[in-house]
Parts: sequence; structure tokens; C-alpha cells
Amino acid sequence: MSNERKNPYQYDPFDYNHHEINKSSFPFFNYGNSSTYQNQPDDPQTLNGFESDHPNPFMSFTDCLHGSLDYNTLSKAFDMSCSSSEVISPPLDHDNNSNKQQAAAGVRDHSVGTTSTTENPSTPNYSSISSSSNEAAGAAGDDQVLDEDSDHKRKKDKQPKLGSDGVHEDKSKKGSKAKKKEKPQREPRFAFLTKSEVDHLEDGYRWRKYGQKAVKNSPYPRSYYRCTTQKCIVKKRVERSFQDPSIVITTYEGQHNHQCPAATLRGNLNLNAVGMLSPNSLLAAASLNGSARYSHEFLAQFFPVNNQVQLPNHFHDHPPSSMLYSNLMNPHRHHHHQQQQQQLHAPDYGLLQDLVHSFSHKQEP
DNA sequence: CGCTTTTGACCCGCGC
DNA sequence: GCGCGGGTCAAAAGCG
Repeated sequence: MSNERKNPYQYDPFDYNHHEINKSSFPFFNYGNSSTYQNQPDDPQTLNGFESDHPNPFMSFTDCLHGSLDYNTLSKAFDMSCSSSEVISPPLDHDNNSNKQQAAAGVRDHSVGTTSTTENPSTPNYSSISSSSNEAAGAAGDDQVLDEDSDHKRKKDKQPKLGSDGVHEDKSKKGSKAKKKEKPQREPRFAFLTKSEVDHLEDGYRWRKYGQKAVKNSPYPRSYYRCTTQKCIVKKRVERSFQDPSIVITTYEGQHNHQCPAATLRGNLNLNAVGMLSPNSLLAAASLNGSARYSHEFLAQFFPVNNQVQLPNHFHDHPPSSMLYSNLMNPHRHHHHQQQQQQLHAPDYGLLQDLVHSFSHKQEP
């Protein structure tokens, strides 16, 4: 959070090195689960990533939704189907502090061009998927690591409070400290950078805002949303880049345990059907059927809760940050008229600032 | 009436 | 130990 990190959000999605363009793979990764995120990011080996052999390139999308899919699968699948993908590598150096590097590594090269811009000429919108990481905690601080868990934890804390009459089911759990030692798992997170005039982008799911906080060094607040579906613990944070107010940073955490309400209703985004498609098609479907609004969630669904993935070798060889940039988003067909969506995927390092920063500060002279 | 948003308070972890 | 910042809660208000 130092000032030296000027323009944390400043980066040009269109201005990347292209030497890694050929690497078309899904940019998602995470730094592992409860056990791995504790590892020092300095050690690339601690990163979890993709494995090289995966049997089923076209696995059911539903599988993804249910977390049976790992990054490996994703990468594989997407890799295969994204011949036309365009991966853009941000000009990141390797000489940055290891933390950043590591974090950035997440995005590094596993970006998958979803659809080439030519494939979707009618779409002025560009999207990309950001990767995320549990490790975000690493950079962001453990509080984030505990996000999921802390959520419960806090509840416990609170519940006793309000539920003086009631539900302090387990104060014992309150022992957050004990829990902390175990470094409870947290859901993978995925950040999307979206060029949009609206803060809260519709993605087909229903969200309830449960909080808002001012962001340090930013005039724009960060909003906290939770999926309203019962038992669904997915959360997302939305904030606007103060460097580029046109960019909305949406961070998803967790994985929906249900279908996209909108998709279900419309029948457009039938997940089972989608499962029959190649990832590329999936993305296209996300774009076409759900329009830009669904893309976030849609893509987010791909990220398994299963944190045990490993980075491929080349992932380590080519440090951070290739950002995928593609235009699968359809133009504002729905209410968000002016919603020019330009999604860029960036790793979630926990703190959005850090997240974005990883991309940007490399571009600084 | 039910659901969502707002908002101040609170908790927690981390850095100093 | 203290202060800071992130994240969450929950009462109140707003909305359809």
C-alpha cells in the first residue's frame, strides 16, 4: 500500500508483450488450499497449478460447477479449444518483489483467449478472465486468507452477541485463534477487471449487498456481495479502480453450488448442455446467451474449489502476468446499456490493489 | 410484506 | 500493546 505503487490499477490491457501470446491456456490458477496458501509465495514450488495430463478436455461444465474440475482440466480443456485465443502478456518484470511475482505468476501465462476478436466482431466488449488465488492472502494479509472461514468465525462471534437469546451454537468455534492456526481453507478467488460504467455487473446470479467499505487510497468504495441462494457461500467484492474509474474490479470468491438462476429461467445457459461444448464454446455461450452479464459468474464457475492444482513448468518459466484479453462479451443487450465491458483478468492477490498493481507497476518506467 | 440497500459498529489479523 | 485496514454483521431505511 505504499505510495510507490503508483497507479495500482493502471495498466493497459491492450498494451502487453506478446511473446507469450502463443500460450493459450486458461489463466486460472490459485495458490492452493489451506495448506498451500500459507507457503511463501517466493517459492514457486508452493504454487499449485495445472497438471499436464488430463483425460477429458471436454468435461462437463457441470463438473466444473461442482468443483470436480481442477485447473488442470480447465487449462487443458481451454487450451485445446482456444486456438484463436489471444493471450496478452503484461510487461511484467521478474525482478519485482517475489511476492508480487508470485502473485502475478498466477496470471502469468495461463491465459486463454476465449475468442478472437474477429470471432465476435459485433462485440465491442472485451473480456478476460482473471485468475485468482487463495494465496491472495499472502499478499493481502491473512485476514483475507481467512475470508471464508472468518466469515463463519465472525458469525459465531456475532451470533452469540445478538443471539443472547439464541443461537450461539458454538462459542467454542469462536476460538478463531485455534482455527487460525489451521489456516482454514478459503475459497479460490477470481478477479475480473471490467470496463463498465456500472459497478455491480449482472452476471445472472442474485446478490445481496452486505457491506461497503471505503478503500484506502481510493475515492471509490468497495462493495461486498453475497449470493442470495441458500447455502451458496459465494461472495464477491466490487470496487472501482481509482486510477481508471471506468474499470470495475470484481472479485469472486467461492463456487456456486447451484445453477445460474438466470440461466435456469431462460434455459439459455443450461449447464448440462453447456457441458457438451468445448470450453471455447462455453465462453461463447456465456457471451451469447448470458451476454456480458453472465460472464463473470459463468467463468467463475470454472474455477474449482479444489485447490490442488499445479502449475505447469512453463508457468514458472514465464513469470507473471499474461493477461487474457478477449471479447466474448456481448454488448449490453440487457439493462446495462452503456455497459461497455472490457474484462481483463488479473490475479486476485487478496487485496485488489495488489492485484491490479501486479500488472501495472511493471509498466511504470 | 418481503427483499435489498445503507451504514455504523464491531471483530480480527497484521505491522509497527 | 496499539493503531490501522479489511471484512462482516445487523438494525434501519428504502423499494417494488
